[in-house]
This record gives sequence, C-alpha cells and structure tokens, in this order.
Amino acid sequence: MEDGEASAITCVPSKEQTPLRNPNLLLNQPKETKQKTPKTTKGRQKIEIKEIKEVSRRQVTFSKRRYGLFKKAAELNVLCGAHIGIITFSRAGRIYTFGEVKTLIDKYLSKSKVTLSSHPGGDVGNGGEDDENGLMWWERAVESVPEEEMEEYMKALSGLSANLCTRIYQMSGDRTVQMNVPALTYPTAMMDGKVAMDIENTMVRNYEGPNAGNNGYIENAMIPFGFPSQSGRQ
Amino acid sequence: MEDGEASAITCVPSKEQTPLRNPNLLLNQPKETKQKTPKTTKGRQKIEIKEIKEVSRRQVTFSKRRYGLFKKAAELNVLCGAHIGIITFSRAGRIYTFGEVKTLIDKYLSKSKVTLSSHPGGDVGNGGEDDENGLMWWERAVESVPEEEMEEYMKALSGLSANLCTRIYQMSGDRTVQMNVPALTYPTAMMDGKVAMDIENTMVRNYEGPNAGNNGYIENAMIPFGFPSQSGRQ
DNA sequence: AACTATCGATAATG
DNA sequence: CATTATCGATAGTT
Repeated sequence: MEDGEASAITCVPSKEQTPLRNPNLLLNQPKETKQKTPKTTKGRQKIEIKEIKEVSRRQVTFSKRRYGLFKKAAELNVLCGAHIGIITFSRAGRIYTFGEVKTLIDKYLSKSKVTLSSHPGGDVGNGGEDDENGLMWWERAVESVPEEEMEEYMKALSGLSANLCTRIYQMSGDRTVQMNVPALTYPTAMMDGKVAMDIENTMVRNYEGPNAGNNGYIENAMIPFGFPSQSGRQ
Repeated sequence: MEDGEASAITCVPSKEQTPLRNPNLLLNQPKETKQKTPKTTKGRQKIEIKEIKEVSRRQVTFSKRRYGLFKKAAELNVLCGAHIGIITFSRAGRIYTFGEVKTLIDKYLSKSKVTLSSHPGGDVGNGGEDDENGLMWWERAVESVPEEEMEEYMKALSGLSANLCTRIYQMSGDRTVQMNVPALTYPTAMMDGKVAMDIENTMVRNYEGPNAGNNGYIENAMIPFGFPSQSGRQ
C-alpha cells in the first residue's frame, strides 16, 4: 500500500492529499483587512492510520502520541482507580514504560523483609541492599546464559509469572499488591545498569502515573538511563 | 488537595483555568449569538481528573476510556511500528490486556524448538511439548510455595526479566522476538485456567492490536477466558 | 520546541 | 447503546 491511496478502511473516505498552500502564510501580507482569523497554519489534518515512512516525522509522532497515551493512562488510573501498566518498545529498541506497577513492585522488593517476616532459615530479610556475594542463578549476567537455555528462561519466566499471579490472588490481601505482579518488571531491573552496558543503543525511560500525587499528572517523570545524552534514533 | 464532597455531577467548571496565553485561541470560540441552535445536550463538559465516586459513572468512564486507550495504542503501533503492551486491572479485579506481546510470546514458547536450534549437548530441542514428568521448580503449583519464598519469587521474576531482555537484545535477531519478552506473560499463563478456578469473579479479557491486519484496528478482539467456551488457544 | 487550527475522544443526555 | 456538543489531542507549521 503506497501513499496516495486510501485503503478504504473506514470513516470518511474523502482522503485529500495536501496540495494546500495556505496563501495567508508566506504571501505578501496586505495587512489583515478582516482580523477575523489570520490562519497561520493548516492546523491538524486527518491522517491515515498506516505506518509513517519518513523517519523524522515518525519520530515526532511517536513522541507526541506516546506522551498522549501515557497521559490517558494516567487519567484513567486516577478517574477509575484502575491499575495500568504499559510497555512500549520503539523501533530502535528503546523501552518506555508507564505504570505504578513498576513502582509497586519496587516497593515490594525493597521492603520484602517487612512484608515477609517469617522465613525459616534463609537470610532474605536483609535483601534491602544488594547481596553482592554469591549471586543467585537469576542474577547472573545474561552472557553466561547460552542460547540453548533461552527456552528455559522463557519458560521459567512464564511459569513464574503464572505462579506468582496465582499466589498473590490466593493471598487476596490488599489489592495493590495484586497489581504489582510481573508486568513491568524488567525495566526496573534494567535500571541497575547492567543491561545498559550490554546493549548499545538501548535506553529505558520510565513514566510515572499520577497516583502518587493527587489529581495532576506528572509530566517529567521520564528518567533517562544508561548513556548520558544519546540523542537520536528513535 | 482535599476532595470532600461527592456531588452528583462531577463537574467543576469554576476551577477552570486557561493555560493558553494566546488570545487568538479565544477567537476560535463560537460566538454565542444567542440561541440559534436548539441544544439538546450540554455536550462534553470538562471534568476534573480525580477519582469518580459514583460507581455506575465510573464504570462507564472506565469502559470508554479503556477503549480509547487501547485504540490509541493500536494507532501508535501502526503509525510508528512500536510494540506496545498494556495491562489494565479494573477495581473489580478484571484484567484487560492489549498487545501483540502476549501473542508473540505465545508463539515463541510454542515453537521454541524451532527458534533455538543450535545447542551443543542438551536436548532442549524437543522442548516443544510439555515435560510432564519431573516438574521444574517454576512449574510447581503455587500452593506449594510458602509465603516466605514469595520474595524469592519476586526477585527471580525480576531478575529473569532483566536477563531475558538483555539476552534477547544480544541475539538481535528478528525484532519480533525482541518484543515478546516478559511483559504480558501472566495473562497468557493464566489461560491454563488454574487462576480462573481460584478467583471467583475475575476474568481476563484480551484486546489485540491491529498489526495483524493492515491499518484498521480490531474492535472486538476481546476474548473471555477461563470458562467453557474456549475457542482455541492458538 | 512552541503554536495553531483542526480532528478525534468523550461527558452528558436521550 | 446512540447522539451531540464540547473538550482535549495532535498534524502541520514556524
């Protein structure tokens, strides 16, 4: 499907290309005889929902719409008390996440000592700080994971999620805990920096919802990570 | 910020603040030449972004806005080629998901044998089918996981996610695989029905993006789950 | 990045 | 659930 052809998808089939050059724009300005509407731009125009080919335009759209999407999610969260998590992978492999889910799981992990007080023999209790000695198997750097084990990893991840989810539901404690299951876990984990070291052009950004505050939604909660100021490639 | 009263109509027009400093924008407002239109409704009114107290109204808003959110996500996906996953928990505990992520991970897991072909000594190759004998630790039912181990589960899940993400990035194979990491795993896993059995009034709905087709977005891809009419799990 | 005109989403109503 | 009028998001431009 090339440009210039409406795929007849729905809604308002009247697709009009834009030969429009608003004469008010750059023509000589004979003063505004009628200062009614000095149109300076065409304003928003209808676009077809299909892949944007031009890179720069696509990047801009991605930024704008991702922002809008997260804002909507934040509003939905506040208005309806729903718990929402969003992960977005850009084409270039950047990860943007939204959600309290991440925060909640962070909180859970950080104060797991308090939450889970009675454990038999382990010393998980002081898990607040990193346990640098004797990494557990899941803490190994991924380089050590051969490709053949990928499947198991996947399986483990899937199974873990299921188990966790079930378990948490069974506990049926406060509902906030129910939400913080697996969804947005790995961006958090990637925050440690390990991942950033390995992946050249991958960054993680996070967007926090408004539920921490009251009803406004936080605009600039994006936290860059990994490399300082890598601008470019969406 | 206090929100004491619960008025019948959550409309607080008095607090309306105009962040726009351009006077031209005000000119756009339709000049109210008395009443020449028999207005049948007030139309959309501005609402404050705060929790909606009334249940029925909140439910309606949740439906509408969740629909809108998923639609936006679908558009973003198509327009920019981004891969997006969304999980939404309603207050009642219902789960709604959006995203190709779930589908992709399903596919990956089902054909992991094909995907990971060259392994030295193991026999992961035939991992396509379930290994019913000798369940791995992550396959144990969660009932057997004592509460004290919850922390480890959480930790494992987190670590696994990070490792997986890194690993997949390193492989840098086809991009579809990159996307199917951990995000929307557990709804899939919950498909087994175990969770549904335990939780009385919890259901999982899924919303699929449009990337399967061309540029339209699928409206009614919600698939109920857990109970009888399971029409295939792909 | 900021602005503006327009389009799309949706609160209120039937 | 359909309609409508308004508000909010955003495509195009500077």
